Amino acid sequence: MEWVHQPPQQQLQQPKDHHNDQNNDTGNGGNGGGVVEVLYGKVMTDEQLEILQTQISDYATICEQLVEMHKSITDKQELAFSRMGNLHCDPLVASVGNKITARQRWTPTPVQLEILEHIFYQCTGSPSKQKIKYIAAELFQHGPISETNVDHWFQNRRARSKRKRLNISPNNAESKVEKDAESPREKKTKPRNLHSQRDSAPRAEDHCFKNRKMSFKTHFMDPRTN
Amino acid sequence: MEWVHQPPQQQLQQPKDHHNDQNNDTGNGGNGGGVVEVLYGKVMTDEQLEILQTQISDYATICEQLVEMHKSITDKQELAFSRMGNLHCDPLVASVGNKITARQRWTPTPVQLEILEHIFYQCTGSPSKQKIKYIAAELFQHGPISETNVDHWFQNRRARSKRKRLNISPNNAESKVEKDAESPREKKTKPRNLHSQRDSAPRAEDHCFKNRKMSFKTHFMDPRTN
DNA sequence: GATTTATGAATGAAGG
DNA sequence: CCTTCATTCATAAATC
Repeated sequence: MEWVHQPPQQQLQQPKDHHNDQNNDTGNGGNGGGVVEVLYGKVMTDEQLEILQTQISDYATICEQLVEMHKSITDKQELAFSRMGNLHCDPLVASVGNKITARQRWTPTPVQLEILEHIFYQCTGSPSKQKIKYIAAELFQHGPISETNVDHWFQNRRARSKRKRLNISPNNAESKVEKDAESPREKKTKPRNLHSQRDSAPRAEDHCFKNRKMSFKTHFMDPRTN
Repeated sequence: MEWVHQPPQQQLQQPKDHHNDQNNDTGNGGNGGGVVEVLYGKVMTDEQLEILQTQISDYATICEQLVEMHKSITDKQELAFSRMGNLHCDPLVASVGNKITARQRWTPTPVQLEILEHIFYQCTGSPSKQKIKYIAAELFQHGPISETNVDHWFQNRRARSKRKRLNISPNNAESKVEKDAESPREKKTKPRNLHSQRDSAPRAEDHCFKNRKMSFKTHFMDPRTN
């Protein structure tokens, strides 16, 4: 398989993952190894196959989007993204380099956030797909964003707003009104909360299941596992 | 594999150097000021665009080859997914002492997941009730699980896999055109196991793509560009 | 620059 | 199936 060396993209290394399908081999290259697994006779596992497939699809999509973006931008050169600090993220282009490190999470620009919040107040229900599409298109003028991002945003916003209502203010009816979105970037401070919902009580059995990262050396022998 | 867009002629030639930063968005200004001037102009040069396309084609070719290779090899040997060993974590007996903080959500163990994925790839349709029962029984050897879990898992897996695939095709012109008539729920999420990250090239507008982590966790293709 | 917090995204579970 | 919700995971941003 010499072609292995020729493909366009350079390797992307990523430290952590969700479901890593581990090849059946636990022994070989943990996180770093980029080894073609011919070891077992299989060129790649089914999972890998799907991943590859997904990646190609993604590539196609990205390409489309880039072209779109490129087109629209060149047409009217006024689309400036306000936020360019240290964010990097360039999928393909970046990956072409030799070293990759990237960001993976979308972060709304102040303007986008403001708009989103505004919409949120007005419409309590969840925006329809169509609406999401529209919103995304609107927001795209203020920075990179996808429909998925919008969808997730509303989902999270709704969920968290609700939870806050229920947990933090059991006595009060609720006030959906919350802090207005101002410039988050400049100075966004948050009043310290008493509790973090994130600290999970150490439950022994969780360890076993919790870890989705199926890194090769999974915690098969996690001592905690009572 | 329909996702392969077109059989590229060029045999895996690799484009070199997409560091488009050079004249385009050059080094992103660190954190302070975005010195990215190119952003205002073009997202990428025509040359870069072409390179990108070439890469996609290359990917498609590689994929085809891999699939072929994989197919021929696997036909010969069927490997039963049996490789797990010790791994255990006790079932969800969360009740330790008096306070019961039972876990509410089942989380597949790495082994279970692996098996499920295997089955998923082999049988495209939904497993029958009977089959689910059998699968659950099998998986139970590797950790707590119920038929419901299995059922849900397949349902979610199928749905998400499908959705992902569907989103890829629709041509999107989200720039300013908001004339979408129909709203196919668009949601491109989760390439299942990667949380990759990429960066390096400082581009501000890529957030939108962040979820298309195209890195292949196993760099079995390790394509390096230059 | 190590820790903590806020929040985008992934995913098990339900409802229809 | 499809959509939505609830919970959890992972990480950018904020703090210390």
